[in-house]
Amino acid sequence: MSTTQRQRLEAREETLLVAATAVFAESGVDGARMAEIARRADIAEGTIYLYHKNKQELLEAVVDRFWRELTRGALAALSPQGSVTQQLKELADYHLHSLIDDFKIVEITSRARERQGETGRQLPQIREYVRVFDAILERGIGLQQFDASTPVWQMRDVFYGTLEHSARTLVLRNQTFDATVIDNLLLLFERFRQTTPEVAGQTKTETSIMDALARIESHLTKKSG
Amino acid sequence: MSTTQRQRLEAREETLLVAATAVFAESGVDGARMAEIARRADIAEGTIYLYHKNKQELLEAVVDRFWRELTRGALAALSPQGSVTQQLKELADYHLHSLIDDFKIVEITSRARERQGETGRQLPQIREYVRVFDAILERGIGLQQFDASTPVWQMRDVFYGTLEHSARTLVLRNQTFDATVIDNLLLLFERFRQTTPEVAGQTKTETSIMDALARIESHLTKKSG
Amino acid sequence: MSTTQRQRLEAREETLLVAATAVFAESGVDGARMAEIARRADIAEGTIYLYHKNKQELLEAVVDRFWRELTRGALAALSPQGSVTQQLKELADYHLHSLIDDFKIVEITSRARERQGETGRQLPQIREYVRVFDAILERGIGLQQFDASTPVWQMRDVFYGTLEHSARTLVLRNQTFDATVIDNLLLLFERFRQTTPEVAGQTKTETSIMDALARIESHLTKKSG
Amino acid sequence: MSTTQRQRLEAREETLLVAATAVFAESGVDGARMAEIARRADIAEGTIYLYHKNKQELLEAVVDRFWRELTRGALAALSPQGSVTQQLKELADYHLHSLIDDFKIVEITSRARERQGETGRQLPQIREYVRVFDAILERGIGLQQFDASTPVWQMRDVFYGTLEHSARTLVLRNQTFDATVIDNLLLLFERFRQTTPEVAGQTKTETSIMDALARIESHLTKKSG
DNA sequence: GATGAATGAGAGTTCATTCAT
DNA sequence: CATGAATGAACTCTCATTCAT
Repeated sequence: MSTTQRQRLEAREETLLVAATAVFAESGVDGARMAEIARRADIAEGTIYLYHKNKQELLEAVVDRFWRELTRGALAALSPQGSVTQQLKELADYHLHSLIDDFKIVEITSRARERQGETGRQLPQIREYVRVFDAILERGIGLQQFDASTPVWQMRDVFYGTLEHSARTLVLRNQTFDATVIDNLLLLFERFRQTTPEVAGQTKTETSIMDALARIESHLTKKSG
Repeated sequence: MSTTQRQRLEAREETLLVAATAVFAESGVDGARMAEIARRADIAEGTIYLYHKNKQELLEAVVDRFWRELTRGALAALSPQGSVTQQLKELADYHLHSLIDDFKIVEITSRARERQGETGRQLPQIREYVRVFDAILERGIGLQQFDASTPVWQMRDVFYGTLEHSARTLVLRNQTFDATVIDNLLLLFERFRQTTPEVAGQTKTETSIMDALARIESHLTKKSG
Repeated sequence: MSTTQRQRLEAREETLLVAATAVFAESGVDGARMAEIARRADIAEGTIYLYHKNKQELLEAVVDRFWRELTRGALAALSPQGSVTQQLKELADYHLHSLIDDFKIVEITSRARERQGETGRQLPQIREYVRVFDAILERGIGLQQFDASTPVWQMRDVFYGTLEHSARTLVLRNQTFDATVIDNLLLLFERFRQTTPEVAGQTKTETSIMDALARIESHLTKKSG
Repeated sequence: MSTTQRQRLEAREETLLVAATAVFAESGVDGARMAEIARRADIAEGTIYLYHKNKQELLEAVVDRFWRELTRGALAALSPQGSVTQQLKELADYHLHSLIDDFKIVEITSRARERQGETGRQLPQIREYVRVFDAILERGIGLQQFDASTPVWQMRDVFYGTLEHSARTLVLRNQTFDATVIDNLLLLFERFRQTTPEVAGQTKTETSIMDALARIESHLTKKSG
């Protein structure tokens, strides 16, 4: 019984956050109406305040949930046994897709920090998400595939910055996912690789970039092994 | 007489836009109060409406002016006789500095597009600004320093995306301009370079990374020669 | 419980309409302040908007209610068994009294039509009210007491036009109900009568002009008989 | 020179009143914008205040001018030598036409009385206009064509009331002048006539209903003779 | 006299939040 | 726990009027 009760509450909380996410995404923070959120969640306006103190904290909960889900999704998208390069590509794919789908929430994220006294650090949930990239990269550095001299945060800026800007451009033009953005980005990341030479005489009709990278990795593996 | 009158009006318009820019930057679009803008511009509330139809159009004027000034500033920041690499660095420096100073206005820019019927293209003023980068790069391609196979827009996404994301990170951490971001970005852009060396006789006033790049170039020159 | 709740809402709505009617009557449409209406209805300003979308629709509700009540009152004022002449007099009495009491609302009525797309027909509530007169007159025509050759709408114009103009004159002079206006109007309406006498057996409670008319009628009866 | 100056001022004043009349008629008192009036009169906003203290007094001047012009027009419309009946018809024609053309100004007239301390008498200009009707009627009474027992003001109420109500109905239905309204009204006025015939030798240019009335008169003449 | 830029009080309306039921 | 009617502070925008030029 009490389990049922608790489950019902949690389901409601979830429904509320989903509704709020949609409304915030459609109308922006200030454009979002508590009444509209309540209507979509099929609850009374006053009920929202039983779950969240006010609009600001509802926004924070929405943003928090968004990035948690994003992290969960990113981890699920990675091949556990995949190479560093493959995982980077998977993450890039996932990230670009997510940005295109939920661009408004990403933009709104900064509004969730607006608390008195907060001297302005990033939200912990975002830090968590960003760590997915860092983990992959650090694995690459550990495997001596990436040069340890370039700070991780700079690579991060290139990785996320490029994807975010590409997504903004695509969304603005009402376009969808564009694989060449990913290919281009990954080719660029080769720049950060160690000076270990690339294999010579590779086929020039490379499809996706993955094949080429995979071959390079297998080559490196043999070499280092 | 009429000159004095016209000048006074233009000065007022300028004062108004400066005040509005500041308030929008501090409080965001919805947080900005027309009363506060009027107070800062030292005019009556109603006077704003003599210059701009409503809040939305005031915002559009602010954003328009911001990007126009940004373009003007960018062009002024470039050494007319500088090499492609040097101009890229100058633009990157200028852009990162500007973003750090006026991050809020950049974020707010998207709000200026919210007009009925606009199916979502970028603001023309931004396009103008972006063309500064394109012009430099196309000059590079024309000089066969940059590979023409990579679409310009993809390079653009890396350039602006990385700088924007870096700026956001820096601003969030209450940090200021960080030259290593620029260095890193330019090193990356070497990836797009052809092996053909840049033409000789370029200005020698390049610093830090510029020196490194110059050395690389000279090295390549010897090699190819 | 829910009955109590619903009743309270309806009572509030009624209180609001009464207050709005008074303020509109005193100050005119544009002179009426929503704040004043709220104050009189003893509710918050915002509460008005729970019941009516905006000032215009509040005005429409006020006007609608006014004419509905007027029609209800007119029907109640008529003797069900009364002769055509008597009912005409009763209606004229009622109408003149009502006009004197609520002249401002009648004047304001035209403002309630101001809707986009409405190419300008009369409000349906007024049509309903006017039908009270038409019904009496058509009964008279059916009984062959009134000449069918004169269009009903022309008689209506004389009836309502005279009463309205008289009311305006009286109100302007700060005077009250004047029975001679009615007597005069009814004498005039004899002009539209056929020489055929009204059916016998009508109520004998007719006063003043009614007596005169009755005598005329009886006289005509003898003549025609 | 000073004559030219004075004439220019008077022409301006006239232009201003014409513009103001149009705007008041189109938009109502509160809907009329001083800026729009100035624009139509092709003068600056501030200039209005050189001629009229404020909006209210401008309205009063507009209404005053309207009724003066109406009286002037009415007198011009009457055949100096016409019979009482003919003049009544001419006045009715003129009045109905004027009402249809300038209904809004008539409605607005009441707003010109709104002065503090005015206990509510009619505007003197309207009284003047109404006297045109009274003069005709009193001439009829003097000629013993109309019964002196019915107060003039009651006949006035029927005359103006019917025409005003008819005009309102016509205007509301986007219809134009309807001669049957006049015919009907004049037939009705026969009710007020004495059996004493009108004096002979009147102009024979009467048409439609006039012919009918003339025939009735001649008939009565024979009878009484 | 004529101008029109500037004023600023005041209006209608919105909506996050509360609390009696 | 849930409701949703009620609140009222706060907003943007209007426009009659003024006054320096």
